[in-house]
Amino acid sequence: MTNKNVFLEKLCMTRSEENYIKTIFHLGGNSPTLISTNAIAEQMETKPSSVTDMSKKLAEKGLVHHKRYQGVTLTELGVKVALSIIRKHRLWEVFLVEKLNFTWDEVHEVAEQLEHIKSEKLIDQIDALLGYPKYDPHGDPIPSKDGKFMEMDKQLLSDMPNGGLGVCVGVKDTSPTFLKFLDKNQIALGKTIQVLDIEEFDQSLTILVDNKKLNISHQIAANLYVKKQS
Amino acid sequence: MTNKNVFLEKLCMTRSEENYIKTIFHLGGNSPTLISTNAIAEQMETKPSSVTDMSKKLAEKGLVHHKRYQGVTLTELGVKVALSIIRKHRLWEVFLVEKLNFTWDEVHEVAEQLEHIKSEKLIDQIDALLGYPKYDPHGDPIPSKDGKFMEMDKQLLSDMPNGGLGVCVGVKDTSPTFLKFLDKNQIALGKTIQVLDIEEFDQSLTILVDNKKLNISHQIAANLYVKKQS
DNA sequence: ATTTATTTTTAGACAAAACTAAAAATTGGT
DNA sequence: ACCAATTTTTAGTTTTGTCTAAAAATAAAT
Repeated sequence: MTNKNVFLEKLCMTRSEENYIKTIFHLGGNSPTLISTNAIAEQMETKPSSVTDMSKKLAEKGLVHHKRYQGVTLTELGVKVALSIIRKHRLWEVFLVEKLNFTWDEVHEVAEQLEHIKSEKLIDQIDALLGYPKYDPHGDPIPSKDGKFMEMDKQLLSDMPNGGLGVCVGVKDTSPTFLKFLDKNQIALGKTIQVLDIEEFDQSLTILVDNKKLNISHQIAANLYVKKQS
Repeated sequence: MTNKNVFLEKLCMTRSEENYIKTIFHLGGNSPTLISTNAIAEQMETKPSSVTDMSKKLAEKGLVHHKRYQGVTLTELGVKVALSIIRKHRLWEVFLVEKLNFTWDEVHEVAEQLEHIKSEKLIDQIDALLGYPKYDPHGDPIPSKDGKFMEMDKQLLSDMPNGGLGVCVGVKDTSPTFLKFLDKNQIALGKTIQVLDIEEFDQSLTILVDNKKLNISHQIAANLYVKKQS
């Protein structure tokens, strides 16, 4: 029950190391498929040579498997580290939205900083304060302390049938421009959305939110996740 | 009313620079008296040569006045920066105690990390969530956004007269050993303390806390701040 | 006032994390 | 199987923040 995760503290990860691990995970480093040096460099907006340097360092620490000229995958330990960072990131995002009135588009930048704070008690207490949430404001699952998490049974609004009813649970695109558009149109987490009409010509939708009719393009609908209600 | 403090973001302070500024402030760098290189080095557990290097860097940034072979004082800008860091540190301490069940001796280490998070909205919202507190859990005043703060009208328990009644508002010594002693004896912020007896021989005190009698040494009493009630 | 002790600064080196430019390995096309 | 294009790595620099050891300035003491 104590679940101390002492190993994480002993690792003494630097901020930079943590960011690499996180990026590798997001690029699919969990599976046995090797992640290319170039892909990591592009994602992190850095140079491939820097990635090689860091890959060696992380391999020495036992966080990644590194095959020269091939790429990297995360070790079991690397996955644990990645999940613990993602857990922190997503819990902080919930905290910012639920307790501090942050909007969708404001949370990411601050959570990127907060995810590196080293205190097990801190994040556990934040978890408790929030009532042990399972999903973050973008609908992504929050890993538990022992690294388990469940994908939500969600679907894209663009995949809903005409007349379908759903609750907004997240977004696919997390860019500020998209998130600001949603805020401006009163589309937020937990809002009920009904599809009133689907235009045959361009797949644009007429939806009902807060008892107001709204027209949105297919591109918008293809980036909004809903949980089917009916 | 907006009070943007844009200058703080433009400064692009590193963690290390912020820690130097904070230390200089705590050593009295606010007043015109020069703070010696050695004093800063000792406080930060680093070498004097490192302090010299950083002093030059901070002087170039306009944060300190640096007189060779004499020491440093903070500029007006340096004081502003120091107060903004201290404001963040103390607000986070209140947050940890009030909202996350941290004890006195646990808050410092985590607040040392959180004070470096860069987001004006974050700290302003934390401030609001806490109801704009004026003092931190150690009884130290929290600077307002524009850098003003008020010392509390507090006194050491050892300076109270026999029979005096006070409310615990802070501590002088903030070492974990002392703070753990207080926790163990149910002495906490907001507790009412009455002096029942002062031993002439060694100035040890008999006090009343939670309707329980307790004997404490003069050294303990000389590190506990109370606000006089009667 | 001159020597001694202390404090502070310089100079040179190192580690982390990044970069550039050149070399090496891999991949793909024919 | 070979050549060209791409990807990855190596080698050598840079910046930030630190260190050690030596030199310079200040302070103290007789």
